Amino acid sequence: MGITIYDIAEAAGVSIATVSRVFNDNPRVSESTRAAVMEVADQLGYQPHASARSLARQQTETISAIVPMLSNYFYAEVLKGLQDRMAETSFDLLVYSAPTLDEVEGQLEKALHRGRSAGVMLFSAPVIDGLEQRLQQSDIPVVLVDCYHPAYDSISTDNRRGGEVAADYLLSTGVRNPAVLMANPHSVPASHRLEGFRHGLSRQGITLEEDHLIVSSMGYHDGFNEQAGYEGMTKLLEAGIKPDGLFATSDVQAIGAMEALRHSDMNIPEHIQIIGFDDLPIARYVGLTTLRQPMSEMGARAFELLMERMTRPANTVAHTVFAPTLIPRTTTREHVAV
Amino acid sequence: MGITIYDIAEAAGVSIATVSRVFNDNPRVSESTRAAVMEVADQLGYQPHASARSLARQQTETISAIVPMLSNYFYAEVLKGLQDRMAETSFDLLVYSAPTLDEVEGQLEKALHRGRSAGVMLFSAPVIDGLEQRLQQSDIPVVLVDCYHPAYDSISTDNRRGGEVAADYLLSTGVRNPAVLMANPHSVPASHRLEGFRHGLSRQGITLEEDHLIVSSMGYHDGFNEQAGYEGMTKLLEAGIKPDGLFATSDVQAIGAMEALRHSDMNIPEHIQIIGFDDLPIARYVGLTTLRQPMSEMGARAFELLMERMTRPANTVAHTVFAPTLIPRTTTREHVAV
DNA sequence: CTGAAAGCGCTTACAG
DNA sequence: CTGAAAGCGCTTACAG
Repeated sequence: MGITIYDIAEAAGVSIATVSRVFNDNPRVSESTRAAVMEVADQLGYQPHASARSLARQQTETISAIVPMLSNYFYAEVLKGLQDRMAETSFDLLVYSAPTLDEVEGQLEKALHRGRSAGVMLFSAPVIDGLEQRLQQSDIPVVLVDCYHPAYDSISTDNRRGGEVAADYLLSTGVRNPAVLMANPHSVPASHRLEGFRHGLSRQGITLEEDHLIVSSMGYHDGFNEQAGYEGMTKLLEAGIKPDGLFATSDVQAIGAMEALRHSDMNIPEHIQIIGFDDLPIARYVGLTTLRQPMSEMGARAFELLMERMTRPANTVAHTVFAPTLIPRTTTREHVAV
Repeated sequence: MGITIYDIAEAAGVSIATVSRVFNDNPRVSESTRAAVMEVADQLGYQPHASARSLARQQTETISAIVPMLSNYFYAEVLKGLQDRMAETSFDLLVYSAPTLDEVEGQLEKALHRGRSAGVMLFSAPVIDGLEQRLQQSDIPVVLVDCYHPAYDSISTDNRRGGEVAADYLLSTGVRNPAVLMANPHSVPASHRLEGFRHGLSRQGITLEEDHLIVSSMGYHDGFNEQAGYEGMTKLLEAGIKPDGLFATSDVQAIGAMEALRHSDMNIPEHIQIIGFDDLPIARYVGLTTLRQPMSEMGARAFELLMERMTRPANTVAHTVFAPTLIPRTTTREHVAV
């Protein structure tokens, strides 16, 4: 079926070694034979067989990304940055998704499968013992995105800091009785955001009331969606709770909450001010104040880290942490001078 | 480094052929030797080498998807459906992105690379001559998603029909002077939506004014974003044009337009009614009336079509067309009884 | 049920 | 600069 190196060799009157050299840009080939080989190859439409090549070379040119789910726009944005950066290389991207924590191990297993990928990017997954062991025994390079473990390169946003900034900002615009919509209890980023928020509050002597915290108690990556935000806000409203500020652990949750508020007698930002997290493109168009994560930049950097690790496995482990930046828009009021 | 079939064979005291048979669920292996082999394999943590296996078998278990860009949420949703369906199989997904038409050929080339994928899904790309030839000469199965060509299986939404329904609905709610925000002139789906809309209008004796059509004249898949919608609507407003209805060729464009209107003296839906296309999850939370495409279902079906084509290459080419369904929300008024 | 051997399509020392 | 040959790690007729 496919035409092979043997066909080219025969047609060009050289050995297969020479054909191989031509296709590997080996300098030890004369210009004339190189040209001859290329001519024949072009004519016959030859392409080296991907598997044969990686088998012989003992290495692949594909990397794997394991994300909770593609339909979460945060990942879509990060992957976009990753792909843009990858497009300049000859690497291919395998994408696995693991919507629940239980599935992470299985997907990781696929990605780590011997001979499958040259490197793996694991997104937003707490590196628990089982995973850690698995990663350790396969010695393929790994970079963690949106999560952290001391033993692996990682790239993330300073979620605690983001929470603090959210608290500081809300407080500065007059909020005194805030509520929080937290994605889900198993999400490390969400937990850190909450933690930072609480800390920011406490520094100014404010505490988050017990019943003002709504946690979407779903799987490991659920809760990061509009519906969770909508339901969370509705729950608050139905309990007769009327906070004057709201911190949502993601933009989509904030947007869901905004819709719930539309059906209430509370106006944004007069009665309640809202701040999200991520700064998805959509945030700008709904006027949502938020903490920006440099999503596509994170994807691009993740790829670079992985490449670096692939070429220099002995490098010291490095953790890249981006500072989230506050993007004030119309769901919060103007900063109130003290 | 990696442990191979030879190691297992030796440790289990059998030949490599037997080990291979065990891992391929070949029934011609006695239960006892199967157990013995598995025991050793588990102990040593053996995994068949991916490339070696596909080379020997002359087939891969990976499929490729070529999408314009991951950060377009329509694709994120379709890919989610695809992945969910794929998760039940042993196939892996390679994702390529081609933001401009020029890049499609290159990415297709990668996906079609000999030995790389068992099947390819091409998204939203007009299958022009160059592509068609390329597809033809590689005989790997292809399914087209969100686009059409008589020679290949395809799955899409009836975009013309969607445009018609949009027109009918807007007209029925009282619109008489509509405008359209079209993504970009090279997009086949966008063109069809516009065409259908015009047709729907004309059936009731209404025509789309020349200057009421704003086309985002960017690359092949630009224009499907909030910014284009925002700019388009702004352009309309600045030209002093005040339509009483707006059809945007995607939800995100509609959302951008809504933001532009917020800065104007026109209210939604009192002064201007809006209808989008796609029904992204977010649409519900901004109250956007839209035409729903069954996105994840499209992804799932695309995978099934591809599998079918892979197993029965001689099957007749089939085109699956979903009917878009109208989802009325608050950016349009109640249907006016005739 | 099991093994020896050829083959999948490359790459890469080793000679020359 | 070029070729013969071994090797990458499997699968799969072919014998037995």
